[in-house]
Amino acid sequence: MELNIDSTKNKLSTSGLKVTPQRMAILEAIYKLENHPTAENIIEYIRETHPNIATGTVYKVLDTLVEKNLIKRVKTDRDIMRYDGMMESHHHLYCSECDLIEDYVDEELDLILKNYFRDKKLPGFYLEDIVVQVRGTFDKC
Amino acid sequence: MELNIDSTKNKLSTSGLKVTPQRMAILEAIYKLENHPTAENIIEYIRETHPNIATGTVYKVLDTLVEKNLIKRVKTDRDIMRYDGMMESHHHLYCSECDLIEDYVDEELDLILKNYFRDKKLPGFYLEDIVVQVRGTFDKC
DNA sequence: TTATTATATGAGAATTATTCTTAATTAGGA
DNA sequence: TCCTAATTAAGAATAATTCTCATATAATAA
Repeated sequence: MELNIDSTKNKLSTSGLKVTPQRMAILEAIYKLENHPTAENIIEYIRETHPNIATGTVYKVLDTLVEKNLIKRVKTDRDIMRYDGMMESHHHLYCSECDLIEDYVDEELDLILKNYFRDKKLPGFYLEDIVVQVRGTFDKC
Repeated sequence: MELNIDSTKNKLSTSGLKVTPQRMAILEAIYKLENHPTAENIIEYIRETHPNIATGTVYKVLDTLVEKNLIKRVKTDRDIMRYDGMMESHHHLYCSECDLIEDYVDEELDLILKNYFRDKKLPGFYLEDIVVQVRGTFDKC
């Protein structure tokens, strides 16, 4: 996770976005908050330092960041929307017991899937990305 | 997809659920409506034959059916909850262009994943199920 | 540095999806 | 058929998200 302020600024301006305190705060909140925060989590966290930020602003900024590929959306079967600051290709471990979603990076798996779908053509479908949802339970839960 | 009325009845009573017209209608709507209908889709469809069904009833019945493993929930990145009447293990093709979600059955892929995760232990995690989300665009879109 | 302008934000109302509450109804067993 | 627990209708309530628009601000050029 990227925690450097200048680099956060850079990400915004490189994406053609104006650098505003709200956007900085929201982006950094996503990097800091573990486990794929909800909009609500983000709002709560940010209000500590930016008490006046409007919820509408947070939702709008989140949309903008997703649009510019600075963050990703994650959704569970049951849950509300959550956000993920890791942009490298990765998968997720979902806990059936609690609401934990853990990032799961596995290059070997990526390679296997890539090879499999390179050979196996899906007729009428242009493949862009593959995300694996691994469901189960963490021992700690 | 199962379209037989007696078998629908059977599914309900086998799951220990009382057979009511509302449950029959909702379950059959899910079988009939292609492409993973939303609660709204289902309500709209059912109102043609059951004009008085309450939205709350539909949501409650859907929850009950999911709980009894008669249907599944499907999520998208952006979308509201959708429902899937296919209970066999399967994956999904998500279209980036439109809101299409297609079922994707691939036993070869299942086998590859099963073998991979049998050998590759995820420490501290008891694996239950693997679902692959394939994102891309359909030619027709 | 300042002025300009397109862009972003705050405030809160509005909307949408879903859940809850309660009284009335009904399915299925006795 | 009768009884009882389960189910439903109706609509109010809630929660998450979006919208509106007047105001404020960041980036750009002078």
